[in-house]
Amino acid sequence: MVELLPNKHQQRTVATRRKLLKAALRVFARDGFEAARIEDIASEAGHTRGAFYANFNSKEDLFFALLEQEANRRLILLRDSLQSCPSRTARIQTLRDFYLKRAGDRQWVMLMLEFRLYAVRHGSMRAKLAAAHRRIRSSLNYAFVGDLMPSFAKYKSAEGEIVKALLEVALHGLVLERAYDPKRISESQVRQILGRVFDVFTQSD
Amino acid sequence: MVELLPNKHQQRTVATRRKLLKAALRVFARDGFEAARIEDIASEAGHTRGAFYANFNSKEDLFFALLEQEANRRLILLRDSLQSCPSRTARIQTLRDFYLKRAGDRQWVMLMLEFRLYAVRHGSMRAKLAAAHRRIRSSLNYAFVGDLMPSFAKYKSAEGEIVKALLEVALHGLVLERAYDPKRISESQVRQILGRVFDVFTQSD
Amino acid sequence: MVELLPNKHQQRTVATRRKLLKAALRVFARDGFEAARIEDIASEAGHTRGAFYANFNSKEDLFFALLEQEANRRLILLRDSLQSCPSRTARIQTLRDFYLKRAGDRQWVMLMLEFRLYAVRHGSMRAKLAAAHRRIRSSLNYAFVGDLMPSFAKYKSAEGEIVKALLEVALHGLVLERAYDPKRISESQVRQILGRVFDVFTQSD
Amino acid sequence: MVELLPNKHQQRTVATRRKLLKAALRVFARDGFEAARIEDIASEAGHTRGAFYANFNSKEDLFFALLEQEANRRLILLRDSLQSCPSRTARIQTLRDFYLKRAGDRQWVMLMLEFRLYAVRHGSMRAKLAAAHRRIRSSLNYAFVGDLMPSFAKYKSAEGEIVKALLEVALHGLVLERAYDPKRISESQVRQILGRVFDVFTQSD
DNA sequence: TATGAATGAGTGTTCATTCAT
DNA sequence: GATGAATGAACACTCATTCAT
Repeated sequence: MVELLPNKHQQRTVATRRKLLKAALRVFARDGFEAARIEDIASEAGHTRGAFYANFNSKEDLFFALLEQEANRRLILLRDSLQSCPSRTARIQTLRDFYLKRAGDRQWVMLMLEFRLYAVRHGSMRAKLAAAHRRIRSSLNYAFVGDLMPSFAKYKSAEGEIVKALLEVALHGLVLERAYDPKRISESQVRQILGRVFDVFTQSD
Repeated sequence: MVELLPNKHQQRTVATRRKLLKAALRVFARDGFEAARIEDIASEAGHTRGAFYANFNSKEDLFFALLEQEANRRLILLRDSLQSCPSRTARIQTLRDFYLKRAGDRQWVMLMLEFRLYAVRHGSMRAKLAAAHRRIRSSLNYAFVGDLMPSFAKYKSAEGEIVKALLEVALHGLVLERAYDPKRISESQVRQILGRVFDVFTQSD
Repeated sequence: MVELLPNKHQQRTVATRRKLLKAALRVFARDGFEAARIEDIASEAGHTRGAFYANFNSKEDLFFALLEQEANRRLILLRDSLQSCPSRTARIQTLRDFYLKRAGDRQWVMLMLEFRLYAVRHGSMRAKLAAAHRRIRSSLNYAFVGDLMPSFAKYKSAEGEIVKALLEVALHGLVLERAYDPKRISESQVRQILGRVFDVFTQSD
Repeated sequence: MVELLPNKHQQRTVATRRKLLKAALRVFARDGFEAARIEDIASEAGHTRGAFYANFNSKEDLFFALLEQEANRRLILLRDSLQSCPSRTARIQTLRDFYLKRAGDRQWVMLMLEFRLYAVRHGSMRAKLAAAHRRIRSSLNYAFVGDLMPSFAKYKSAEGEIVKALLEVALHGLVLERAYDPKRISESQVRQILGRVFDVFTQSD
């Protein structure tokens, strides 16, 4: 689907915004929210600080915009994959593949970690934060939602939550562990053990 | 083994150092390495910045000293527990209990996360970092070491590593998840699921 | 004398310029020269920054254009009033009324203060400033000029100057004082005391 | 009266603070609050920005501290002068002299103007501002207070206020006018006309 | 002429670190 | 050893101005 951007100004705006978001993903994942410098993000995007402030209100604003964009992007990919599945079994398989594939998505995983840390450290009070929370969280939940995947329903709701949390954090943690010491464990090992975790905690026994 | 501190000066020094380390644990866990301010640590310890610089060379120095101290403390606790175990079964049980108990140790978990993030972000190049790495890593490994726990030996060494990593990151991730949203999952749920993970991935089948 | 604006373009330009000047009066009076933002002026005029730069070269340029326009506007009003006066007494009365009426003209008073402060702080060196100085100053002097008001001539020229200055600054200062603390003195009190000052320092005794 | 400062640290602190306040008086009077740069103030005091922030919380904080210090200084001078006056006439004469002497105190007058402008532009809402207001205002009022100068009492309270305001603003305005154009009026002319204003508006006719 | 994205210099403020006491 | 004043580099953010459209 092609978006029609009537004039050059808007085209430029959208392009700049995209470049900034792309650069921000790299820089936030690499340096963390605190240590990330606006200047680095802007210059990695081929712009100056001013361009940044023409598109975002603050570092925090960019951070949340990035989180939402990336969460949505992944959500849409998953939804599309699930929608073309003919059977429940196929959907479970799709979900499993999607899950394991994320083990290679280091930047996104680091971003999710940063988001958690940021949220923990800045309280849940701020309205802005709260709103971003809800949107991102609901997207994330969606990715493992029981409505789509009835097989999850066998768990009591509370247990379903913790299984989703376990899958999530095992993924995040192992990706971080690999970033920390790539020689300790290989990516295929990570996928293998995550596959086992997935199977153990989602099968209908 | 009791160290003898011959004079008051040395005793005071040691006391100050302890207070600083204790305060640092709180502050680093609460704010993260980047955002933690020397001034906050010093004043939570009831001292001024000067006392800090009399005892440590830099923020990083304190960070590593803290990591080592806390890692050692936990290691010794575990070793002592294991040494009084009469049987292999008892040792496994002790290990399991020790593991689950850490789910309540939020400060230490946050510190471990900070350490990983710090290490990932500052490369493994610096000599200082490298040394600290090695010491802390070896302590941590020790905590689940196959020598002490022969049952782990059934896994090929590589598999043992990743199981240890999985247990570690599941613990860390779920503790972070609870910090992030305490209403989502309870501490007892965390212990329960970690127990299942422990059992599934350490049983001899 | 009506200016003929042959085409729509020019009419639009003039209208934009007027809107910008009107907005500038509000914003400069409210925020002061330093703190006034081009963006605020433009948007209060219903335009963007671009419209501003199509009509003025710089913030300073707008400031001086505004000063000249407003000074001229008031000067013309006074001249017209004076020209229809049948007698010297009537002219003095007209002058007095005009003077007192300015006590309600807070925006203009604030602008005059800003102008003085700007001039004091930016030296008299710049050519631009100097020219604006001269034009505005001569307009202002005109407002109390001895040529029109022979009764002022009784003062030696030097004394006339300082009486004019006193009247001016008493007006400005009291208007500022009311802006600063409206409850301290009422507008009618301001007019009353200014009337007394006017009478005391212009009567021919 | 010599203050005893027990240790060198405190002596240094006090000295630095004094130097900063002295420099701030120059810089704020010269450039105005908005345009005054912390760096300029610090370097005119022979220090760096850091020294500034060790002594004051913000530019605003320094501004108010300066205002209070200078207001107090002048108040004390006046009070001491008045206390040694044998008669009412002498007190009036002292007050008049004090008033006229301020015509030479350009820095203080510019500071008072800045304060008024600042207050007008930043509302009277902020607690900080409000507190400073009250303290400074009460000092200033004191300088012309009817209790000390019973001759003022003949005016109804409201009239007393406006007379005080007139005297104040005439002084401020003429000093600004001289700063604006020193050739227009001399300092002695300023004193002369202020003397006349004082006499006219305080005599018991 | 007017738009608005982008520039880039400028500035208040923070904070790890140093050093005289 | 401990204090705390001072340093100075770093950085987020602002805003007058430019320029392609």
